[in-house]
Amino acid sequence: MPRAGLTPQLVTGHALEVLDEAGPAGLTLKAVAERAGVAAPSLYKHVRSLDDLRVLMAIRILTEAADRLGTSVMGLAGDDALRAFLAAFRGYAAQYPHRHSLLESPPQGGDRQAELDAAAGQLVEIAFATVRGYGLRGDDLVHAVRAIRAMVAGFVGLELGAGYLLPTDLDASFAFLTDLLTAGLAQRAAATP
Amino acid sequence: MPRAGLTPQLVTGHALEVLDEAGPAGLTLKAVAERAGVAAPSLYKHVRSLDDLRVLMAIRILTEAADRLGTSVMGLAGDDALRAFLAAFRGYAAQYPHRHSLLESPPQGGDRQAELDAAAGQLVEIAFATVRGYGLRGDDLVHAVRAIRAMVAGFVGLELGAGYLLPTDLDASFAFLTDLLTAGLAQRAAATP
DNA sequence: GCATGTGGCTAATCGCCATAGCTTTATGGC
DNA sequence: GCCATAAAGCTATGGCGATTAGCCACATGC
Repeated sequence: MPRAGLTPQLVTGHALEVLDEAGPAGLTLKAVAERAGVAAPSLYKHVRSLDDLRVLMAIRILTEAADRLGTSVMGLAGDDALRAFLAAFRGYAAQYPHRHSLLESPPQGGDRQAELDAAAGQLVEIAFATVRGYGLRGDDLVHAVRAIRAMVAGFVGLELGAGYLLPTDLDASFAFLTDLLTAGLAQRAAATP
Repeated sequence: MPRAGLTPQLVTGHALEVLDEAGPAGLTLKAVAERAGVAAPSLYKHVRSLDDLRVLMAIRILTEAADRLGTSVMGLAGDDALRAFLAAFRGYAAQYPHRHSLLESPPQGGDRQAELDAAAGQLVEIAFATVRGYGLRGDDLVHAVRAIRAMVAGFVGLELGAGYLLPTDLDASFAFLTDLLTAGLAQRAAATP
């Protein structure tokens, strides 16, 4: 019986594939083990529990999303950067719809809370960078980042969760939301002494 | 052995109490049955499955929230109405933090999809009513409602899910978001021919 | 008083997480 | 090359929760 040569990273990768294909409800240790070519209990040599695996997955997703958003806003400033940020976030969620569920209901990180927070922090840092150009100061900067995250996470959550039932075009609604945000931040910045 | 006299409505009520106290992970048929003073399998006489129960709960939550938001915006117009709507939504979520999880990940309604959509529709109708006063036309009205829902759902989701880690005051961020929304809609309406 | 339908119960199955303890592989020192 | 050891995998097992099957008692209409 040859060895499979698993590592926590590889297990996390297989788990992400299972999540992408079978959704949150289909994310089971048995399914992950099967994909890894191993019996279910063997996974415990690499991962502490199913919840722990979820944390590893969330860290990976956050890091991957941060990389992607980072490159997509790179070289842009002001409204262009913010638009790119929002579009890239929505694009990532559209490509991997099930991953969003893992970000919405954050598994308690336990031992890995610091790592999890750091990964989330990467993403938040990018949001800060895109907003910095507006000239907001102090707490307004934080408020703006929170507003951006709320809007985009909320829109994506409702879009993926079939919360938007009317036939009106979703892209147009997203554009409306984007305009609302860019215009609002610009105006707020203009009113800042 | 006397009868417990359960109905689907009563079971749903007990289930909501369990959810409020134990969270989504603690929502188990056994826990609901215990609270109802009955053995677990007896619940199947009133509810088709755990998922079905979740649908009933979601319908109840949506209806209850719609009632609450409806009365809180009643008699108000324009910015006042919108502010009241947003605050009431956040207030409901703060009072029953775990219920939000049921709205974020909508259980597929199955048989009761129509009922579920109708309950969601009540809430959306109230959002429409609060926005109508801004003088937006056609699709912009839908976009505005979607923007409102995205913002408030996103903010509440991040707030409850510990997505906002910085020490900056959350009430102030919510006020910032509210201002952004009211100002944005007013401006958009002013630009409408 | 009795027939009937319905609410509730116990027993049993199934799937999944998790633990225990054994076996085998790979690797490092000699 | 040979053995000791730690790590990786396996099978067996326990336990819990959802769900189904089949039985029995209560309550209502006659």
